[in-house]
Amino acid sequence: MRVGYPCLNLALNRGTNRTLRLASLGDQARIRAVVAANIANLEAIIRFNAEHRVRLFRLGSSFIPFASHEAFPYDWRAAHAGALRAAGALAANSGQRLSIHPGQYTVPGSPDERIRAASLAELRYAAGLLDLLGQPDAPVVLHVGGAYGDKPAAAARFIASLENEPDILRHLALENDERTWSAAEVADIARALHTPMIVDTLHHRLNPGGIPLPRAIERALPTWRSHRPKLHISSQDPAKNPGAHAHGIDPADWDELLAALDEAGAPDVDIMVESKGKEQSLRPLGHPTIPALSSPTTAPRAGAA
DNA sequence: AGATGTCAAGCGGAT
DNA sequence: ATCCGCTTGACATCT
Repeated sequence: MRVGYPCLNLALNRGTNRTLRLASLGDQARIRAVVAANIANLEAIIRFNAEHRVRLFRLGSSFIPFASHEAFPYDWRAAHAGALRAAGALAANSGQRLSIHPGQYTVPGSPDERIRAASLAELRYAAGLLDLLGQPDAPVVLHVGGAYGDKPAAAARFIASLENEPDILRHLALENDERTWSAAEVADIARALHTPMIVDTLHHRLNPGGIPLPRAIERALPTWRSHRPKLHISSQDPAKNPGAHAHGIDPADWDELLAALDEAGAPDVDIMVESKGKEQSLRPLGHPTIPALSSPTTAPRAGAA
């Protein structure tokens, strides 16, 4: 069992989501400085993860801010290839598997051609970033997105948009969501695209599509073929709306997932732990050496490093 | 230095 | 008809 966390490390007070405003895109030096900070923070986080035997980490979706935007002013692949290869080598040396999760605006199944084109551009950026990092096993995690009142038509558009995009498909992994596309529905789309799917336990609880968690996992596992399967776990914040992530992982939720994996015949997989507490949530999940925050209430803002 | 309003984008559901 | 929440906080401006 390998675990990891997304986007930022609270103990280090470093993140990978530094960005800037669209209005600032004209300042190339500033963009390069933001990207350099994200790469430097990633390297620090990879070193932390290596020290504490953490094997998964998700990059922030704005790792290279506006990389897929038509106004982006330079060739980011050429400009950052060297630094990205170095950071990727660091991850590879400690066996870390990276990933990235484009946002909710990425909708390849949209009926609007412009939205489809922007979505493909965003996915090419995400996949290309992982390629430059030298991470052939790294997923670009994506929800199916809108259904527009006609799920079969939306699914067909989604598949048609992506089926001839090998550079994207080498990294793409589809995830069930909390209200529209259930795990079983996502598994059907994933099979059509020969791409893997990620079961998210909290989304599945809110949108189970009529099947229990072990059955959902059984449907997802074969989609990974030669790749190591990956799942998401998170716990509900009891004080917030359904779907909001809690600070940590409820032990009952963890036990439920382990039991479901055992029942589905896949005891050893990769689990991305999505919580407000980031790496702190891994301490009770087999990573006791992760240092606690000295004072959460007085800690400086993440990303300030 | 700290607080606050805003930030590229799409969708579904709530008010 | 309008707002909210999400990938997820971080930027930018004002005090």
